[in-house]
Amino acid sequence: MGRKRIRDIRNEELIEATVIAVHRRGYSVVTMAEIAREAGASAASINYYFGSKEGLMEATMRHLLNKLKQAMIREYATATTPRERLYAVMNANFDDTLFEVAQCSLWMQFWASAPYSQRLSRLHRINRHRVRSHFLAELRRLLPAEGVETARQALQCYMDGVWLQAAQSDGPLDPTKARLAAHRVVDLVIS
Amino acid sequence: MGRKRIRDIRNEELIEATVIAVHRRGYSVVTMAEIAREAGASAASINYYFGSKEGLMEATMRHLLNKLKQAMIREYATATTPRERLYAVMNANFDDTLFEVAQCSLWMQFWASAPYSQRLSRLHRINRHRVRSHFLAELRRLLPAEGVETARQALQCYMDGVWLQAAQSDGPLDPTKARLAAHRVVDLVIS
Amino acid sequence: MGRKRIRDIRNEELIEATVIAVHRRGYSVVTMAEIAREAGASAASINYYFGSKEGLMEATMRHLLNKLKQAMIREYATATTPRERLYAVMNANFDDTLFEVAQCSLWMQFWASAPYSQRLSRLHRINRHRVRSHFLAELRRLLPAEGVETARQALQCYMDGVWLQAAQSDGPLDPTKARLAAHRVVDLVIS
Amino acid sequence: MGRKRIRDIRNEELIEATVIAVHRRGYSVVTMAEIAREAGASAASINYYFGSKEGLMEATMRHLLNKLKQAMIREYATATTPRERLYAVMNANFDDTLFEVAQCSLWMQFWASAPYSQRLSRLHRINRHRVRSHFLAELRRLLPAEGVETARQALQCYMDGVWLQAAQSDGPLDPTKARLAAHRVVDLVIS
DNA sequence: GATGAATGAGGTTTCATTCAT
DNA sequence: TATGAATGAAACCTCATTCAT
Repeated sequence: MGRKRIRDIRNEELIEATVIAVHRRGYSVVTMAEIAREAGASAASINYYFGSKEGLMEATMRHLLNKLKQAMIREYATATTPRERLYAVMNANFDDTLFEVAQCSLWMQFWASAPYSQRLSRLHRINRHRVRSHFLAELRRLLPAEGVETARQALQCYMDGVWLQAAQSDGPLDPTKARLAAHRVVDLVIS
Repeated sequence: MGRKRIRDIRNEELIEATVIAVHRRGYSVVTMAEIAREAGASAASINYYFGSKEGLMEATMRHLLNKLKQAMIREYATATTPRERLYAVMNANFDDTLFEVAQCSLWMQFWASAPYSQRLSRLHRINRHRVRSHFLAELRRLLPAEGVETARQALQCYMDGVWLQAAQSDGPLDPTKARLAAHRVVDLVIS
Repeated sequence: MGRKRIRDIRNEELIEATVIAVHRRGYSVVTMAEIAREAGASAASINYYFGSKEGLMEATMRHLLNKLKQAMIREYATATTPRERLYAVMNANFDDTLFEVAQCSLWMQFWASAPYSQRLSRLHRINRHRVRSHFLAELRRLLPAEGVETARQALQCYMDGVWLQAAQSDGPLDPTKARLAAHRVVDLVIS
Repeated sequence: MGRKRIRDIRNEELIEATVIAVHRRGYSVVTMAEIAREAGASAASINYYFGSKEGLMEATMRHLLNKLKQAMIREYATATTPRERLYAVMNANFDDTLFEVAQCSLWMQFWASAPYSQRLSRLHRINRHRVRSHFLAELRRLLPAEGVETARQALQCYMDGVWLQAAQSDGPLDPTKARLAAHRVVDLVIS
């Protein structure tokens, strides 16, 4: 267990350093050495833990996706009506632990890299599919069949677009405001 | 003028090759040599025409932004009501000449690179500002003041989100369908 | 002594793993980790036992040279005439315990590395000298003085050449056949 | 033609530098930078010409093998009897242009590397086969069928063994002496 | 005795860019 | 205008080795 612990701690440290460093310099520009420096480690040790730069990026995205999943579970726990559950999806995506410039930046880099990396592409597909399912499930209960797909696309694209904008932001973000705005968009979409 | 002409022709060829090559390989991965090969030229000649890789990317984005501007002018020419003009913005963004996987892909790479390049960042800001103004101008005539910003963000983020998704698409896109869907989102937003 | 015993056992295991791993991957390509894995140990423990990669290689060669020496002693025990003793040298070199692809392979790598490593170079010189002496001692009794050196070189080079070829072999070797062929070459050389 | 010329000149220069540098440091130890320095070029330019370190080694061996072929043709031109042609093979292998420490050294490294590189292995097989054919063709005219294979192996292994020894030599070699010694071995083998 | 963890050192390779032609 | 030739710079990654446990 002690052994497992060290690995996990180091993993987390390196991943956090990755988020910061990638945000600051851009994924394709940032070097292993920079990330390592950020984590107070050596470039070699990143390879020791993650095998390669791509492996590190994958692990980092997995980490963020996991955070999203946790937020989702948390939010769903108290949502009872379809509308509340739509709110819940938005709340999770714009959760305090996630909706932060550095992470949005990473997310965007992830989107841009996904089509060129099998490993990232897979993660991307899975996540996108999950969000889609959540939206569809609730919208079907609220709207006539022919309106569901338009609404879903409106919501999902909105969400992506917000992240995209957030990644370009100079100052810190306001997750509370983002959630409220998202609620209003939800209201708009389900009339 | 003959000289100017040749230069323009070459520029266009190189830019088209860039769109294709960047789409195929990713901006940060594609090499000058690959782009050159795609254009049937040499890497050295790209530098001759555009000064550097960044210069080429900038020129390419300028080219796409210009196409967008043209489409905008075209669409606005026949739009008379605010709603029609909102449709017009959407129509321009999802114009047949623009809404195509390779170009969406480039657009996404552009977004991802912008924060790390002054030259790209500037282009990005200008374009974003223009679209924002167009939306605001029309929405102000249609909605009460307190609803304008939410609506604008809903629309603009939707638009960005659609491009983002399109960039990940495997098959060819359907611009007509995209425009119709966008109209429906406009309708939704302005009630 | 118990301590000594464990150390010896471990040494032997690691050396055997070295022969296999070097044969499979090549001396300059094989890594400590690969050798360790082959032995079911860790790379760190090899350093514990042999100090360094070069130390391991040296120990391994010492081991093979020792096997050769043993075979020599064994063969000489029953050889009485000069011709028989020449046969004995050949028999020892192509002994069942030595003339095997993996070991020939190692031998060749040893030759190739020797000029660039003091420690290996020393081993190489000593062994070569010993074989040379054995040959000369017997040939002097069989041939006129002016023919001795030619004969010796013919025999010794033949022997080296056979090992070289054996190292390139795909299938298993036939030591019996190799010994017979060598006898015939001896016969040829001493008329 | 001018274009072709520059490439060829550079190729030759780089190959010569390779022979020297590999001899001095060993193939697996020598760096591209060292070879480049020896040639008065940059490491990058070696890759420009040969694609990779392995590509350079292959080209270098091809060059040596070609020299051998030329020597063979030259020697065969004046050889009329079977015995003379056997001499010719030996003369070619120990030709003044080939039998030199640095080249023998390279040859040995080549032998040692061949089993681990498809490209080198192929070259090795082809060369070995050619020499074998030459020997067999002549020996069949001189010896009873059952003695041919032994003789061929004696000669070919002798040749390889001489190169092997030469590679370990400290001082310069004496090709004339080597050829004479080889003739005597030929005489010995064909009685 | 044994090994995960960690790293310094260093090599190959890639690539944008320059320049002579 | 166009491009082979050439290279400096730098990144990723590998690996032998060390050390605390």
